[in-house]
Formats: sequence, structure tokens, C-alpha cells
Amino acid sequence: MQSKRNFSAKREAIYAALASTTLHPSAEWVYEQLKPELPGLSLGTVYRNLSVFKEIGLARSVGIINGQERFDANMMQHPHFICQKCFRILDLPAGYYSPGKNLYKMLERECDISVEMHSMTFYGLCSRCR
Amino acid sequence: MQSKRNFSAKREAIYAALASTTLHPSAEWVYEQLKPELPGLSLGTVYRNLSVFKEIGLARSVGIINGQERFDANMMQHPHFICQKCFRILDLPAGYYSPGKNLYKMLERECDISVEMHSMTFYGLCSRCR
DNA sequence: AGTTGAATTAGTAATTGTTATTGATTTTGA
DNA sequence: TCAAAATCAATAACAATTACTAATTCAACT
Repeated sequence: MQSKRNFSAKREAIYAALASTTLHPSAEWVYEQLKPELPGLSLGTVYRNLSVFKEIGLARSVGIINGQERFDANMMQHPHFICQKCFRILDLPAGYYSPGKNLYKMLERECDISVEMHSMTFYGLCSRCR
Repeated sequence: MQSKRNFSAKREAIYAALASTTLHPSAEWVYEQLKPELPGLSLGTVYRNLSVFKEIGLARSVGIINGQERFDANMMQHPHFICQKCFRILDLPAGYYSPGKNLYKMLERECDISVEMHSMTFYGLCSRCR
């Protein structure tokens, strides 16, 4: 099992690259980032390991922006902001909006669904683009 | 003189198909739906016209779910619910959560961004799947 | 009705992000 | 030490979408 085993050097590097930035990168970005230090790395390995991180709860998808899936190693629930021009993804402080279990419960009761999580995303122009 | 061309019959049919359902369909779905009545329709035409609708503000993307982009002709701001098992997308009543211009303004002030819109999505299991 | 020119289309090819396969290499555990 | 399991790079395969091209449609104006 993954949890008992230590990460391989490459898996470790991929996680470190993802965790060290708030850019919410794509697989491609992680690959380009690591290529200089790990010349033998392949893009497929990056994709595979990002999937592993999602499975074991070390990362999540922020969605597919401009055709590419974007990842986040910050597992705290927080809203995102996506710049419609440059496709930067910014973290917003959770304080601005955080629906609690009460909202989940109300939705479950009123809409006959079970709610596991939510995602809140704002769109507009970032400071550089506007 | 400027062209006063109305929607072509096919463009009209594609829009009607999209607007007549709350399934938040994919391009493929619209295509399959219309094929019986419009045997000469091509999938590329569906894709192209869905893009047109997005551009002119007659439809929006609900995101890429399970690899396929899903569309919505309901331009009212409202939250969505995505079933993690069957990938149904349900509309939720806007009343359960609707951040106003005041939240937008606060974000603009505090985070140095300009906010144009937001999207709120809940995930879980629908009534059929849970 | 005929002409014109831009918009729209079908059909197909090309592109793109992602996943699966393969065969080699390394690691693990006994 | 040795065999099974895990991991890997490289490449092929895949599916959704977009781009291209030549043909057709349609409104505006004769």
C-alpha cells in the first residue's frame, strides 16, 4: 500500500513541486518545473502521480481551466478566484464565505441529495490584468 | 448594410434543444437528440454553435464533467449540484445561497481583483444514487 | 428571378490533454 | 540471493474538441 511505503524520489519531487506553489499548476507545469533537476522524468509519471495524490487525499483538482486540469495540494476548504484573461488561480481567504454543515443539511433535506463537499469560484480580472 | 440574418434552422434547433432541458447536456447529447429530426446535422456544427451561444451570452458552460463540457441555457445565477456517481447536474434554488454585489465589492477591495461572476457547486450523491 | 458576398454548413483531418500499455529497471522481503 | 512487486520512461492509444475546406444557404440589392 502507498501509505506504508515511502514515496519514491520522483513521487516526492512531484508532490514537493505541487505543494511549494500557490499557482495551482497543471501537470505540464509540474513537468516543466522538474525537468531540469530530473532529466529522466516523463510527463506520464507526473499525470500518474497527481492521480495518486488525489486518490490518497494529498491533492485535489481545482477544475479544468482552459483545457488543462489544475491541481492544489492545499486541502483546506477555500474559495478560488480565476482570472478570465491570464487563467491565474488565486486562493481567497476562507473567511469571506464558508457554508457550514447546516447548509449541507438543509440541501439534503430540501433537495433529496447527500452533499459531500462544495466548491466556490469567483471569476474576473486579477490585479495584473485589469 | 449590416446583415440581418436570423439564426439558421440548425442553430435554432440546437439552441431549442439546449434550452428545453435541465439536464445540462454535452455537445454529444444535443447532437444525438437532434439527429432523428435533422439527419444531416454534424457534430462539429453543434460544437461551433454552442461556442457561439457562449460568446453572445445565450448559454454558459457548467464545467467539464467526466471529460465532457456541459452546457446550460439558463443564464440566471444559480448553484449546481453534481452527482459524483452518475454525473447528473441538478439546478439548486438560488435562495440557498446567493452572494450579492456587497461580497463582490469586498473581494475587490480586499484582494485587489475585479469580480465579474461566481459559481457555486455542491458535490455528493443524487436521490437515485445514494 | 438573378446576382452577389458573407454566414453557415458537412465532412474530414488535425490537435490536444490524458490514459493505457509495454518492457525494462529497481526495490522489497524472505 | 532470489523472485515477486513496484516503479519507471517511452510510446501508443484514446476521446473530446477544434481547424480546415469546399459546398451550400440566405438576405440584400438589382
